[in-house]
Amino acid sequence: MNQKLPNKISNAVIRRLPKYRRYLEDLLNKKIYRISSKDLSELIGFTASQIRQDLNNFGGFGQQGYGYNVKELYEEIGKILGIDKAYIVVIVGTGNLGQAIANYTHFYRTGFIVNAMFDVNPKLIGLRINGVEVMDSEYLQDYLKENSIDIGIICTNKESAQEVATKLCEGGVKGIWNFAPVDIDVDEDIILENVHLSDSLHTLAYFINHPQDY
Amino acid sequence: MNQKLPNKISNAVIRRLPKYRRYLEDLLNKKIYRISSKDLSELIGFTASQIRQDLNNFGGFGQQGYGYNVKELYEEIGKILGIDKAYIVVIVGTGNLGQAIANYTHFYRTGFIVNAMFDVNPKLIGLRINGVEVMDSEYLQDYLKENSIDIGIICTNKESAQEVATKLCEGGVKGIWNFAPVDIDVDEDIILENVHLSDSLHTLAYFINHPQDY
DNA sequence: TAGATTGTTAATCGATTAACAATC
DNA sequence: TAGATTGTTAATCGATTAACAATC
Repeated sequence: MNQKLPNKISNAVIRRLPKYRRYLEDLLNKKIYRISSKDLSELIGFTASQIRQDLNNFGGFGQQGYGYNVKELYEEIGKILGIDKAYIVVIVGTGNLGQAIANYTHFYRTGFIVNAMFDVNPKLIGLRINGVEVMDSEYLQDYLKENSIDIGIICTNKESAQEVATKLCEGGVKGIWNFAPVDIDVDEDIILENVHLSDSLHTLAYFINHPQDY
Repeated sequence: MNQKLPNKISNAVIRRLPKYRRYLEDLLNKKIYRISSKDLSELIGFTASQIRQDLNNFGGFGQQGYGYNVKELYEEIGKILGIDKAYIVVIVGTGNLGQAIANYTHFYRTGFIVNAMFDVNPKLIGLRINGVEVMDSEYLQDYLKENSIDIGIICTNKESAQEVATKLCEGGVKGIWNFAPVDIDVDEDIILENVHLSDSLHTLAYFINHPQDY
């Protein structure tokens, strides 16, 4: 009893974590092993105060009078994000974007392992991408039943996205990374992360036309 | 004098605009021509109050006792975003992702016209994607000098991204859509929109490991 | 006209920034 | 020890929500 109830970490804080990690990686590559919140602030463009607030949501990683140990903080943030572990993923929709993602995740992050790819297009079925054969989407449900998959990546058109999402949920994935330009409904215990490219492009168009708001 | 000084529209509002537009498009497709902020609220997941606040930043598009005219609002938001106009774009980096974007923008939005593509890879130079020939990146500067380009899309690796960004800025683009997993510096009058896929994927990993924060 | 729903002001909530005591 | 810089509380700022008068 009297247990400290864990405060929910705000979305804003969480979405800054990968950026911290990127900058710490850069510092490590430059053989800089120590940094103060003030110096990091100048690099990353957040206030020193915000950096300290953000990090203290997860623990006291710094040391008064010294700053932060770059390597330690880099590794801690990796653990907090959970990217010290491996994730088994499937990609549904293997057009240009699906193939790009297959190569991208493969290239940038070893922790995300593409175990299977699916498509409805007979021209793509049977193709090998990064050594993984593209299967007929018809077999998606069976495949999910027989294999434990962490993340489903949706690279289909918007018409198919919901149906695929439903199958992924029923198949037991923990998270869905959705690139289809539509908002899909998923079980409430499934994590959904959208990449709405068209929204991003339209936002860019807005700012080009309204530079005073930028 | 006494001119109403235009309040800066907040980033949060601006980034909701494309989503409003998508939902209005869906409604139009379903032949629904009228909607109240309350009904739209249930579809889109923002509060009715927020919807009215958001829209009133740009004008009084609704009518008391009636709601909003779907078609009119859809078109207004398109104009506000500036996607009633056409934009000439170039894509630098024509690997899987660059090709995906070339096809994507071509497919989803007629308003973004890919005029040229560039790469350093001899295997890709000369290739035709959607009827556009991939040129040697060496000619990027000259091309920008001779052609008026609105948007530069960076699909290179992170090592080349800054150099390409600098050339795009010097070449007079108005905006840059950056897919390289790095933060680039651009002239302050150039609009920069980042799509950091790795950040998005890492955020997904975070939420899978901390569902209580989701 | 009566009912519905907006546009807009005021209240609340949450996130960011500032300040400084704690401490390495 | 003295100086530097964190961790954390308090103040501020901005965004969201609630309320309701205006009006179609």
